[in-house]
Amino acid sequence: MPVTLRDVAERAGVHPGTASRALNPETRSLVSEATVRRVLQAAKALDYRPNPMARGLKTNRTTMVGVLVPDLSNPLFPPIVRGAEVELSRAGYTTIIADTDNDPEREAAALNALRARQVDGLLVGSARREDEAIAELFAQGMPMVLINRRSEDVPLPAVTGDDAYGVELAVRHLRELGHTAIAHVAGPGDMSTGVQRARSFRQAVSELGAAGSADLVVECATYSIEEGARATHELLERVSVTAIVAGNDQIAVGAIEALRARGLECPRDVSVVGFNDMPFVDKLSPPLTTVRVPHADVGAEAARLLVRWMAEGVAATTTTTLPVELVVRGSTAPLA
Amino acid sequence: MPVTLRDVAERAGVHPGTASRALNPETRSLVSEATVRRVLQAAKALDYRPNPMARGLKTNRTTMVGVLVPDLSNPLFPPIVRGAEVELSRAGYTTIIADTDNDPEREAAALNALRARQVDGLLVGSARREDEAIAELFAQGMPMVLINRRSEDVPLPAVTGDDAYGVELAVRHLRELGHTAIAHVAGPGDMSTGVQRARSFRQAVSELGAAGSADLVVECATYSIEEGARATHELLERVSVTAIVAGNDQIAVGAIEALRARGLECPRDVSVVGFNDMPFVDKLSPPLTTVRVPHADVGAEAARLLVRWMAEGVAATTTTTLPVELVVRGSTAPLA
DNA sequence: ATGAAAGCGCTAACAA
DNA sequence: TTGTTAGCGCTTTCAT
Repeated sequence: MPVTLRDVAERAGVHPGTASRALNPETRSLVSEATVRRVLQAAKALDYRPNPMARGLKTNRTTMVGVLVPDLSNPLFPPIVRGAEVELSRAGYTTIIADTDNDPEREAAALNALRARQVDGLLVGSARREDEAIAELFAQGMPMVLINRRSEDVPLPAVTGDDAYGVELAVRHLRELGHTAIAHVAGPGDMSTGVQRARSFRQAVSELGAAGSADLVVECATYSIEEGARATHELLERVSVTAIVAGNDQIAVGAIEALRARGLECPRDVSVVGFNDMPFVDKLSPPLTTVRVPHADVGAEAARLLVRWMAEGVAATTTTTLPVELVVRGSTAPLA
Repeated sequence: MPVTLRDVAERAGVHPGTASRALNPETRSLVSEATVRRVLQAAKALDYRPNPMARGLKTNRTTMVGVLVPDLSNPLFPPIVRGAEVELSRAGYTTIIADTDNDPEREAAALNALRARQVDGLLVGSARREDEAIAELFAQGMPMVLINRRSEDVPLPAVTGDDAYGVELAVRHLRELGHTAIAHVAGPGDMSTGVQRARSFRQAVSELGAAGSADLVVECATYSIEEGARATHELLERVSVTAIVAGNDQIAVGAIEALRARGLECPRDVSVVGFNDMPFVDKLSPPLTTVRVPHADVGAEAARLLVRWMAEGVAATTTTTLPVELVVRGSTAPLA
């Protein structure tokens, strides 16, 4: 039998209502100091743990938040989740992670499950660019923050790395190495990061004076090694380049494989820059030059915004962008 | 205002109690077919979602299970978690993941949080070999299954890959390549996998007729690249070998780095076998020969055992071992 | 400053 | 087969 509030109250010689007030920091001031002490002591003596379900039933809050990720196995997400979780648990929230497997149906199911669980808020890393289900929940007033994604039309608050600046860093780096024929093997067009980075690429390339024709951008259907390789082959059928900015690290790895398959070597013949700085990309050969995104910070910041919203009713509205940096390794070299 | 059972009952023209019985598959047989239909229809029309807290408060069950992992960023765990989650959600349970960060204190905190949340069961991937907190919860009757770990003294049910057979496969493979001077850079002695694999290594080596002196085993303090490198250096100060069986893939990567730092090349001078077949180890140079563990299956099987325990009261007792296979890649070669 | 009492939404014994 | 009732553990008005 677990210890209930009644037990604590009894031991402290007070009414359960009083014990409740004494235990809750918010209402503690309503109780005399001496009583608070007695109640707290009784609670500790009995190792009392409030029953969150009973509390939730009464207050209509669960202190649980759902975190939607498209694929936990993508090394991108564990740090984000971790960063968020630390911040959330600090604020007294429990994190429920749902892996949507990049599948809209599974996402819908997960969303339903979280809704049924009455989560107080949502951290969403799985949203495609247009996501009805998410938009609807948002419209219904569910506190939520997008992570590593942004929304186009709906004004969903979001926290992401600075994609535009990251791409600019990459292009600038390649320009400084003497490259002018720079291509972009872009991420999927239905994800905000894919679109954003492609857009930034075009802009950077035109500003920095490299050849930036439309021919030099190919799009991957997914963020995967296979798609990176396929798209790179497609690119190289058409044009020849000396440098590639990849939509992310997986695509970069695929690009390097495709190059190799065509008898080209990285970085001797073609330089490649990735995005994200995933674990292990420094162990590849060549070690990958890439843009490092502070993923844990992204998760943490998103969590903070969400907590502010849930606890203080301050709805986040803007997109927060965190600084990124270029990590130069072995996959980029001066133009021969 | 959310739709409650009362609303459904009202619309169906029945008493809430009846509606409850009609909605619950377990008790549905107590209700006339016509009534069931009406209630179900009303529920659908109103988009009724039962309030899990109210239900839980009554039934003392939450249909939530906690999953303790030592480090979500370790690519080992996402597949396990995923496999478990699929199986758990199929059985109607919600998964709460807690990352303990390899820190006993954090583990204790996480365990407390999960206990406070009244989870119905626990999947534990974080247990060190001796874990008081876990053992105590187990003794109190909390349904739990260890994943990827086993317990020594306490008879905790566990699901793991077949470490012994995996190590044997590795050693056999190296023997067939002609190696006799085979070392083991072992995982930590306070983790069951570290101990188990080391034990199996000694046995395999003696059975298969390789030089298996105690000198040929070094231990890492953690499963990390750095420790793998450090321990390998320590090993090579003492002896020279032509093959290394690593405690896991990270250690293998560290070993290869250490070899390189000493002017030795893998696999030309020393062959290296990893363990786990983490993502990306096939992209390293050389691509890593390693033992593939069916992580998703480990998670799924553990979840099934746990569900049986929670739902049917059938406590799992034994350790379940899942088959592993050797994946031969480029880091092993015939003895020159 | 504390006690009394009601009720959050649901289930389960009991009655009919 | 269905309705009635009580109550899970907690918070929160309303009294006192």
